[in-house]
Amino acid sequence: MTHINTDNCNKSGKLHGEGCKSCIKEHRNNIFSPLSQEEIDFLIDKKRQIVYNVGETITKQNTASTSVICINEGLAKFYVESANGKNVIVRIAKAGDFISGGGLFNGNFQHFSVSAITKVKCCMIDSANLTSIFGKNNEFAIKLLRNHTKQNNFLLKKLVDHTQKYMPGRVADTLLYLKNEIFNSNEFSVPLTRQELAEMSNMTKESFVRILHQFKDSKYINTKGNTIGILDESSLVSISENG
Amino acid sequence: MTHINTDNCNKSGKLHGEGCKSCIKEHRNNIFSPLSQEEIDFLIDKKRQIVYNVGETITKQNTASTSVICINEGLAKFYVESANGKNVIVRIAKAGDFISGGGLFNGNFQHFSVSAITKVKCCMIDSANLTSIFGKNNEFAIKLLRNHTKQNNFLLKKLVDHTQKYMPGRVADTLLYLKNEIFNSNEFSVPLTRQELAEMSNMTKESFVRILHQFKDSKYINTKGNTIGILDESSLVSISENG
DNA sequence: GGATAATTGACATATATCAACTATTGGCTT
DNA sequence: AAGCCAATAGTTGATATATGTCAATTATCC
Repeated sequence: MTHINTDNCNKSGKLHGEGCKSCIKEHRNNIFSPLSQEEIDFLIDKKRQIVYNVGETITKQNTASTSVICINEGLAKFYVESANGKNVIVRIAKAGDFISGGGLFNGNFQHFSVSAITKVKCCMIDSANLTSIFGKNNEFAIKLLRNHTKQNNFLLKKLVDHTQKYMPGRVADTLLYLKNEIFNSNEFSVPLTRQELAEMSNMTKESFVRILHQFKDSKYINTKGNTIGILDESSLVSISENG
Repeated sequence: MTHINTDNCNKSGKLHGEGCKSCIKEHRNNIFSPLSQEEIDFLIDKKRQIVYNVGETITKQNTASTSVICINEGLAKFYVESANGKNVIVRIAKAGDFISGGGLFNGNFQHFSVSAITKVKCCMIDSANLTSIFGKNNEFAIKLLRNHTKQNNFLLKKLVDHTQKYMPGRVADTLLYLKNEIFNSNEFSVPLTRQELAEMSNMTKESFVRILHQFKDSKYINTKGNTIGILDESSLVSISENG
């Protein structure tokens, strides 16, 4: 069940465990790095920390939102629900990630959904409070714009990859993404079903399983249940680039 | 040949024809609307107005850029060049459009190319000048962020459309896009080859031609060379939505 | 009038669909 | 805590189909 700290987070970060402490720590290295201590305190005063369990929806496509999400802990899938019922998983959000879609501007709808694939601790920050800082802090607006530009470039690349590459190239992309962007390890246990991995790779689960099997036969990877080990990254990179 | 107003534009907008006058007029309704006259003058002083002829490259993928582009007149294709040599045309840029990729931040590379499909007049604005306004003008930063969010949502939708829809749905999308977003008319002459229309629709030119022919047989559209007339928009909308 | 673009047809293939089967998981009972 | 059952997830094979490729022909444009 969803747990909300109704009395919000405390600046000292002591009242509610590590939630806010880690939140501030995150600020140092990510989108919030340009903020002064005073500005951080202002945002913390207003934000809500929420805990989601596996499977719970954090943001639902086509609903209005007035806040942005900052993930403190755990993994979430960022996906689009298409008209034919098939989902497209665009990326996996992890600690430190900042998710702002329509939520940054009042009255806008979300064009995507986000749901927890592990237990997720995240902060919901009211967008009006966020944008009110822009005027005082030039660097913060630039940092946010930079973040949006990065997302834009990511989506451009994904658009090309998903429309121009054959299936093996897309599976290789997904595996390399999980290794390099999410788990930072050659072996990792993925909290995603084969169906979801297929939705990340723009194919059916059957096709994904088949290609995973081929990669295993070729000794590029090792699989045991949800654990995947990358054995030959350079071959995967080559497959990613050439197909 | 590319024509550069080396002495830049004049605030009065009189020295170089309608270029800058229309530029300022555009400011009123788009991304620059929050700017004061003083801020507009500041940007105009620093910008360069350039004219491109059909086929010329305005921005080239993988090159560094330190300026953003504002289209004053004409149409340009915004596309990504993929590794296998096939292009993906993401959108058509028209008067009033603001194009900022890596160019907004120093040292970043463009992840796309832009080239003129008609004669294009555009302004190149140095990104450092643009970002220097953020601190003074809160609304401007928000407007820019809003623009980026819009682009993001556009790309999310395109990603789903191109990966989930069958070819007829994608051709319908392209035709409706041209009608509603670019030409605002039921009949229009497209300055794009069939190859390029196919690159907008994520398919080969042969497939595009075949489906265009089917639509013509079904009396949904009329075609004569590069002129396309939309006869039955509701049928196209239905095809776009259902496949 | 030659080069380029558009069209049409025959064929090849990447990928989805359908169906059957096996493995795994979570909850309930004892 | 052990074990069993039902539901869900994973796997594999056979087949269907959407779409690309190749080739030939016709139209269009500078």
